[in-house]
Amino acid sequence: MSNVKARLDLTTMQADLRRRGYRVTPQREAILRVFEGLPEGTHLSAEALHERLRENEQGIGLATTYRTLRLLVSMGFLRELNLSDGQRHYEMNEAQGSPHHHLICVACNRAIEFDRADLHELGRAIAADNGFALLDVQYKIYGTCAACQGRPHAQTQRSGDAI
Amino acid sequence: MSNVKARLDLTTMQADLRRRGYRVTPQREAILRVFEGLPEGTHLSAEALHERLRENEQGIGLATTYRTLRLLVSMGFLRELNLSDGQRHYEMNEAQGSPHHHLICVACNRAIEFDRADLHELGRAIAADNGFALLDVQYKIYGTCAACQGRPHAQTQRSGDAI
DNA sequence: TCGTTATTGGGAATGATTATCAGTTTCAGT
DNA sequence: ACTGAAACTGATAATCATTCCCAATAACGA
Repeated sequence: MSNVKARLDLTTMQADLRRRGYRVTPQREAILRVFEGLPEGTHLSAEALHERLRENEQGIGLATTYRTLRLLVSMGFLRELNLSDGQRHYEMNEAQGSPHHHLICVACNRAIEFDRADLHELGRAIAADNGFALLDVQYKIYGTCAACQGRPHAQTQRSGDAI
Repeated sequence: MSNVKARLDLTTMQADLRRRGYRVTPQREAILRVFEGLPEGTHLSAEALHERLRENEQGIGLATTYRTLRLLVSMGFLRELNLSDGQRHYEMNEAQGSPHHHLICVACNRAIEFDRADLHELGRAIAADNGFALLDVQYKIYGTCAACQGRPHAQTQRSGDAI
């Protein structure tokens, strides 16, 4: 079942790679496989992905990890998230379905996910109007969560000076 | 006219700073003044802001520039944008009005701005439902623009290896 | 005015990401 | 299957934005 989908996405990626003149390599396959096996809503940083690859599969160079992430994002297989912690995170791009969106607390950096199919529809329409080939739609709401509003002097917890 | 508004925002900031236990310093005032003087839709990186301050006003330390940007964002005076070029950009946060949103080409990094008041309303509602104090709402559509779709092997121009 | 405490600024340090480049692998054409 | 051209990988060095450190300075309540 979930095996079928995984198999399919891998096949799609291989075809897409070749169509664009890129090559199919075991590293690229391994990375896509890791993301396919991730529970819904889980996202990995490049560093975290590199860790997993070291454990579950034969290791892969860090440079290759970064390069492949960039490539898969540009091809629309992955989406890149900036959850305001100074690091890029990646997850499968359910471009066909309806990607989820985020409500982010800038004080504690916690992110709440939610679904809104209409937001994706709107993005598709606007992209089309402007002649863009759609890759991803992201809707983010930034604020301070209830817990953090209490604390006086609450500020971004990106570490930073204790202002 | 525009002077009145500027004057007002500065006053608001001063009051907000004091209310939260922060101090009003010439550096913080200078930085807010720069953003107030910016044409609609213009955004600055920390480095660019630092440059301007060196020209128009008495210089300000780079560390202070970064610290102040973070502070003003956490207070809701500025909004922080990640336009996928690996750098944070800042602009006035028209939280009261309706902030604009972005359609971004991941190949050439160009960003097209557009307004959608309803997106801001939605954000306000979702934030309220979750007990969040709203700071900003950002809606981003990622894709490849018409011009870049032509180029074969088009890829992110974040510089990066020429894949 | 004074003392407490936040803030500043310069430079070092950090951390994520990218460049370099020699060696390896893919794949189209044979 | 064999081969060569071109893409890819990986280890390491390099870069770049951003943050830390800390001594000197400035804000502001009493």
